[in-house]
Amino acid sequence: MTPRARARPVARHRDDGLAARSRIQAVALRLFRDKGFDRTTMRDVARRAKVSLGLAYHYFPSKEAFVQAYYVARQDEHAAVVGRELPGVPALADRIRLVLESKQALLAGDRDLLVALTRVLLDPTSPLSAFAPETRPLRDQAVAIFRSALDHPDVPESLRDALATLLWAAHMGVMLRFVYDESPAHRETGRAIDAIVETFPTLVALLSSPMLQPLQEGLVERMRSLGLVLGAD
Amino acid sequence: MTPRARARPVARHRDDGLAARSRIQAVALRLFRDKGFDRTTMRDVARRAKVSLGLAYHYFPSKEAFVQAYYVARQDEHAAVVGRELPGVPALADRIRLVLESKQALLAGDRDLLVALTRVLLDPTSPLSAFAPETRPLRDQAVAIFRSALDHPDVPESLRDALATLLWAAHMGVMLRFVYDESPAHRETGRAIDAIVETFPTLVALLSSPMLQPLQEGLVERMRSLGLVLGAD
DNA sequence: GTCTATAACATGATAGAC
DNA sequence: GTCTATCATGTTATAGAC
Repeated sequence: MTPRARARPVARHRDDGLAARSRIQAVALRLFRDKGFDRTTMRDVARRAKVSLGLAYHYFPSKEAFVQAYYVARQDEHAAVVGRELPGVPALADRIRLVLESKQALLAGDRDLLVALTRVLLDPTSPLSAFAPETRPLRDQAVAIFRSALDHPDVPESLRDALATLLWAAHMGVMLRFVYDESPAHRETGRAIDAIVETFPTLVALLSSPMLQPLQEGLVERMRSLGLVLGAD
Repeated sequence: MTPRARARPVARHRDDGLAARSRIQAVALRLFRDKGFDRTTMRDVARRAKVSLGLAYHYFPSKEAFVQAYYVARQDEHAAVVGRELPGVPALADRIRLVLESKQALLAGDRDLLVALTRVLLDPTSPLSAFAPETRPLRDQAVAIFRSALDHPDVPESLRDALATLLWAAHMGVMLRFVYDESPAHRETGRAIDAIVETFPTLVALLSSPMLQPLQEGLVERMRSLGLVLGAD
């Protein structure tokens, strides 16, 4: 009997919903990092977050939902960083480097998690796949981030969309390389970024040169089909 | 519990090992085609092949092992077809088309299976991944097949290795496109092949042109890194 | 709407007997 | 080589407390 009349509904659950939800998420991410995605069970997560298995599933309807949440958060961070730092960078190559390296920096600490992410992103049967119609908005946001690096006088406007898609595709290649990169300090991934940073301005110059004008249309068209291929629309 | 289980003396071996093994494999492939990879369970396979679950696992230690077996068989077929037909094709573009389209023709009937294959091929944690050290011989064989299409006077010998790797990478892109291709008669996949067939000779011409000689070394170097990226060695 | 507790299910995978 | 348990885990379901 509560002596105080009508005291609030007592005993209450340990936390309100948001706290539980974010605790579950934090525990999951930590366990994925510590033990790897596969070796972490939903039962582990629930136990360590001190919630029931049912509640964990209530907030994250599948193990992959954790990965998806992580992915979205990182891309938002990437957009913020790029939006903040890009205006201070004049040279095209540096802009491309910034956009690639900042993304890499955001992910570098979570390689194990990225492995799980890759699996989801490349699974054609998953609605969370990088090429699935359901993830189109995310893909568009990503391409827009890369396009902002190409907002530069050296890049003809007519080429920007096509090149942005190409740059996004190159960045997917970097992520793939990273996932396999066993070299110290991710040296090989850094090399892949270097290669892109060096190649892109050359490509832009080639495409802009009057000498190659006859080829330009064809190449742009081919990059457009690359966009269609990867955009899977 | 099956009532006749205790009936004793081990029912003798119904067949010799090979017959059971190939029966299991055949049943698995048929079920994958009929119901899709995910909806086919090992228990289905075992039941339809009239063997125990344990025996199915004895021969195919995981579901993915079926996919691996399929992949190896198809690549051998591809090597055979290309080896047989390529000598009669003089034009470079036609050679490239042959090698791409023959591969596609081999896979076209098994798109559902290819989806499962893609998942294995792109899973960084799988030793069966397309980029894993364990599958290096397979990858080398694949690159060699594509290299044979580039055995042609138009292609400078110094470029052939790099371009073979690039062509192989492009072919991986075609497979990825195919997996997502919902268009009638796989039209979009055909277009991707067309784009590659048109682009490659142009690229070769560009790389060979004396005007671009200063760029050539850099581009070859970048293609080499692409090879390293994808070869993951 | 937040949370617990517990059971149950389907299925991929393994162990060990014969 | 072959089988019969048995396990581990993702996932669903139920019944209820506050």
